[in-house]
Amino acid sequence: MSEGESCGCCSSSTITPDTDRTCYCPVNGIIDTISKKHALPIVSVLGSNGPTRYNELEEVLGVTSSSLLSTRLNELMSEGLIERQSFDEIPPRVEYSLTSDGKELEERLRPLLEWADEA
Amino acid sequence: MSEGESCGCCSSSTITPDTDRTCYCPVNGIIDTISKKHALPIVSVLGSNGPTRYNELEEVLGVTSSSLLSTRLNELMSEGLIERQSFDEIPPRVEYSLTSDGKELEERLRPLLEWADEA
DNA sequence: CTGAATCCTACACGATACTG
DNA sequence: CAGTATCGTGTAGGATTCAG
Repeated sequence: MSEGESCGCCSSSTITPDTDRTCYCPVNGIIDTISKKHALPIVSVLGSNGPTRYNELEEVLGVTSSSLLSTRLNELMSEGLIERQSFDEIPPRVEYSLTSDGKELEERLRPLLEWADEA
Repeated sequence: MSEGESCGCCSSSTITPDTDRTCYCPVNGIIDTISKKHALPIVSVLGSNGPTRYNELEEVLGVTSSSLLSTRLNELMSEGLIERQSFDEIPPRVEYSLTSDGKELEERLRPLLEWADEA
């Protein structure tokens, strides 16, 4: 789903043109991001557990394919939602954590998680 | 993504087994649902506009393929998030609206939408 | 341990055409 | 108006292998 295009919800003049409805276009970007596999759990885990290592994420999330986690982490980083810190140790250690944007997202996601848990 | 399977996040005993973390499995179902194209906008529009006809949804959402909207509506109905009411008129009229579950979802989605709008 | 590269498969989506 | 049926395509995801 490309994000730059006109979405029809803000350009539509046919339906209730005088009521100012919200435009849902910006949401699609976020949804696109967090709807990818493991993305939401990553954000949630980092939010509740703090900085977490690659390997820990693999286990906690039950990641099947390692490459998928790698891809997802890179995507979330370029979205500016998480950040990566690597330590010069042997064996190597890398920790991922939420950026302030990521935290903001995690907070606004929480009502959803709680509701999903009940239901 | 199937929903019944063990997800690794609740069965994992390797990582911090004594801290009671939230299980994110239930969320995947919701996310799966609303991440499909037009699903979130449908819920939002029905939430803010009330009962809406098929044709209106097509226009407001800028639906390209009619069959896609049809599919999505059916999915949301079997999820119990929206409901369909058809009127015996000529021409035929059908209105979709949120169920109480759908309204609950829409409310918990709102913080996300607002944040997405700002960013 | 922390990844990246490759290949393959399944499925969501788009386009088109057709029906009550 | 309110859909369904069918088919082609792009891409996310899974499995596997290899590397710093």
